[in-house]
Amino acid sequence: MAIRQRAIQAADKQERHEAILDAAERLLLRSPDRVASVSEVADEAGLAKGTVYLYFPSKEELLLALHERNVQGFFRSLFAILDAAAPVTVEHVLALTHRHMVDPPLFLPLASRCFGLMAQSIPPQTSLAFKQRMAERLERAGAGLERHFPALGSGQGLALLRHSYALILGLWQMSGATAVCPAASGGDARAPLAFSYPEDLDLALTALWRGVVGEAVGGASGVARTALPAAEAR
Amino acid sequence: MAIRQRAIQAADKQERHEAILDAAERLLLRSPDRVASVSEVADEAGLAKGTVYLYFPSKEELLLALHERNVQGFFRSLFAILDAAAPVTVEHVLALTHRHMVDPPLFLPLASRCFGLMAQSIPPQTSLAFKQRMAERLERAGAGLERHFPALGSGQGLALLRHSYALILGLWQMSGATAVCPAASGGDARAPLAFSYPEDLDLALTALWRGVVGEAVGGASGVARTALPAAEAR
Amino acid sequence: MAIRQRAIQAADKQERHEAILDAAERLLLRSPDRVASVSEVADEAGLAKGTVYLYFPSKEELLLALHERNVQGFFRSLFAILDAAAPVTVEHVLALTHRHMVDPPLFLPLASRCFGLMAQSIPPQTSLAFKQRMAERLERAGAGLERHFPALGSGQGLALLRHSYALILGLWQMSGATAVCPAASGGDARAPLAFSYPEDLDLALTALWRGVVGEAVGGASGVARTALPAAEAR
Amino acid sequence: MAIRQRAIQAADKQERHEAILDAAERLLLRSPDRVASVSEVADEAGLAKGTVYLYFPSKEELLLALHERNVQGFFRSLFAILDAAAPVTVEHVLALTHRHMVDPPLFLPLASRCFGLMAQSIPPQTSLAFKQRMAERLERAGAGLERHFPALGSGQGLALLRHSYALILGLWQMSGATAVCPAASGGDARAPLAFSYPEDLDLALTALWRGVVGEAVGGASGVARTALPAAEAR
DNA sequence: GATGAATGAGCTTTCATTCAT
DNA sequence: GATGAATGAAAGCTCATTCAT
Repeated sequence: MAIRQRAIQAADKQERHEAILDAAERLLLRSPDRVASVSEVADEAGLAKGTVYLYFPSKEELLLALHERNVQGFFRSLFAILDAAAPVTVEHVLALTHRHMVDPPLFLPLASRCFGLMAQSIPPQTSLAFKQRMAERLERAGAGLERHFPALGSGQGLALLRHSYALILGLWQMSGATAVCPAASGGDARAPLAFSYPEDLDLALTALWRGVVGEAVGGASGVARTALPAAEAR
Repeated sequence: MAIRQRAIQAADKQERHEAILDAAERLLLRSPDRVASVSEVADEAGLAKGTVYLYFPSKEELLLALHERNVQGFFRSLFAILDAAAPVTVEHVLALTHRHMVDPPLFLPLASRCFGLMAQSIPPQTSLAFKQRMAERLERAGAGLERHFPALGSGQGLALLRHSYALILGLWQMSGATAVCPAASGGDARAPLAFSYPEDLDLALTALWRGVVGEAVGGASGVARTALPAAEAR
Repeated sequence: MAIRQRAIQAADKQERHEAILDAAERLLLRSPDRVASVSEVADEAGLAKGTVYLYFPSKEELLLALHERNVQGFFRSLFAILDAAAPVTVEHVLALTHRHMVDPPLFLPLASRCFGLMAQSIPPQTSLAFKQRMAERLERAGAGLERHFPALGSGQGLALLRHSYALILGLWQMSGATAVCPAASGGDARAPLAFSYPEDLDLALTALWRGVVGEAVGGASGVARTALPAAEAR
Repeated sequence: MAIRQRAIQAADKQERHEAILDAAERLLLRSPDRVASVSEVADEAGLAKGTVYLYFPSKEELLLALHERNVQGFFRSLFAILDAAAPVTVEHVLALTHRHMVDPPLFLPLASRCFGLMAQSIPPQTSLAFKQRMAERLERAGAGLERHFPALGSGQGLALLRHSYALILGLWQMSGATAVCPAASGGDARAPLAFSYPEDLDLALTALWRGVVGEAVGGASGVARTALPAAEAR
């Protein structure tokens, strides 16, 4: 279709790789509750179906790659502030969380799906490699956290990150599952269980961190709005 | 095929309803990562495919019903101790959590799938009804919690339950996603990120509750082993 | 459900027979383009599904019986005027055609379906019997026609009826197939081929009869509105 | 399965399109009273099921396409004689009718089914397009008829075609419905109402045309055997 | 490298009919 | 006679993936 140049240079390949991820991302954004078919992704990228398979071994791994790109964005920002000299507060971390995970409409649905994928369609080889890269990031971040929060004992930084992420993910799923059904007609269709995900998440994370880090953790309201230290220029 | 009696009385019908859920449960237990087809469920229950559709409008709703049965089991136990006079401790709640959610191999995978279902295949009508029943249970349990833990303000019991469940669910997904790949050959296939879900969950929940309820919450280790009050005879 | 009395007397049975046909007719009228399921017919008749099968050996034969009831209505009227002394004109016959076949919304769709049925789902035994009854009616009517229209030679009355019916049926199918698609949006959705079935049918029948009976046949317009002879009081 | 060449050129695609229609035709011919499943059609064409769906959006539209191919064959021949200079007689038209519609065993059953399809399973879009193509053919043929038969007024050519087709179709259905049941055992299974479709059709069409075109129309017997003008070489 | 034609496994749901009660 | 619970055959369509060109 689009007779782009062949990607011969490694840089060109990388570019096409990204272009496919971009296309998938656009599609996912456009209709969040269905997974686009490979055909659609190819079309959206202006490529043929077969070409997508030159860059990704399977549809699932494409999704996983997209997710990892999102994750990487978060960690890049996190490392930026953790590696800098300026002190890091809980508020800073929460702000990053919101910016990279909560606010973008794609991160959490995709993360959610990927956890399902791992157990099913991803070959163990690939799965393991992905996990190892995640492990490295988490350990590095956990260590950074422990540097900035002396209250954290060895290994507690990692655990705190893990628990925080679990909360972010689990609460998002519950919020999705308990959100108002738009189609539900009738007058009393007041959503049962309705709660606002972003606000409630702050409450939960704050409680969790307070339990671990101690009283230093501030009140929930406005947490996400805290300005970040200069290091996190992005 | 199976020439069982016809279920004519309402009680018989209820029984058959349960039998189908039992069959689905057995199948799910047997191969946790695939969803059995309706055909298989029917076979397993000794019924014809069409008969299953006499009792459940769709495969998805069968799954949801199975999940709700599990949930109900948990709440029944929870209400038993909350409604009794004896004081309830965090340990009691954690013990229930383990008994109903963590230890049975079906609860969490099914819960996870059901959150996905809600957004997709379940008709809004049904979805809403399910959520309403859940909301009632949660509110009742939240109120009970507030009675037993005076530190909890109004509405905090509900929020604590919500956050706990998010943690249970989210952490389970991460653990699943990070579990050792059994098929991964090679000697050093030591799982990266490996952590033991049940123990880590206790750590996380304890931290969360400590942050909300206060210091009363005990140390993590051994939490799940605490004996329950007599009310929870079951 | 409706615990009507058991139908023990033959008259009761006949009545229930009719009641089922009535129910089917109502359903067909209500949604002309789908065939109601046996279950629906039973419900509509206030009976259980199994009961319908006490009165009709199969769904198809139920449909056929309904059709035959319609046909019988037409022939009863036709015989009434043919057997009477008063002279019969083409207009009279056309008027009957409209009253019994064209105007009632059920006759033609049902007839159409029944012709399909005969070749498929109706046991030959039944099919033959139905055809024999039809043959008798047609022969009797054909003979009557020949009495009233001396221009018709022996056997031509029967043929004329046959051809007329073919025209009625075939033209109706074409009209259905060429009717305006209501859902077709856009401005120029002017139906291609559109023609008004009742008017066009009159034109066609008139041409046919003129070809056989001779010039006596009048103009098409207003044909169907001709008053009938007294014999057809009904 | 069948490792035929891939159809890359448009011409190859067209050919494969035809091949699928051929397969469907063969199947229909082989067992006239059932509709072959898509699976069977694919097998018969030496293709995979999915491949059929590459060429036809649905089973119903495949059937419709097959019908239209038949129809086109008839009109091609009709146009050939109408557009030629040589005078056209009714006999010529009847001969074409027999050759394309009556004699081939597929045309009429398929036509019959397609009229049913239009109202049901074909999307309005497609349905409308089909009707428009039919309308164009009919109008062109009607105009041609009026050129050759001066007795026909404006629009009467079209109407005559319509009525003729209705007769062809309707009479065929009746004949099918009244044909001898081969399976009907017993000695006196002489079909009631039996009449020979081809002969009776000629009678009917002749009568109809005589009614419209006038006395020029010849006797029925032997009509179909008339030699065609040279233009209709085909 | 790129294309897109071909593959074919996979699964839900409906509903006419039967027959135990 | 009446009921309605149980049966099970039947088939359409999608879409991830492959591979000939």
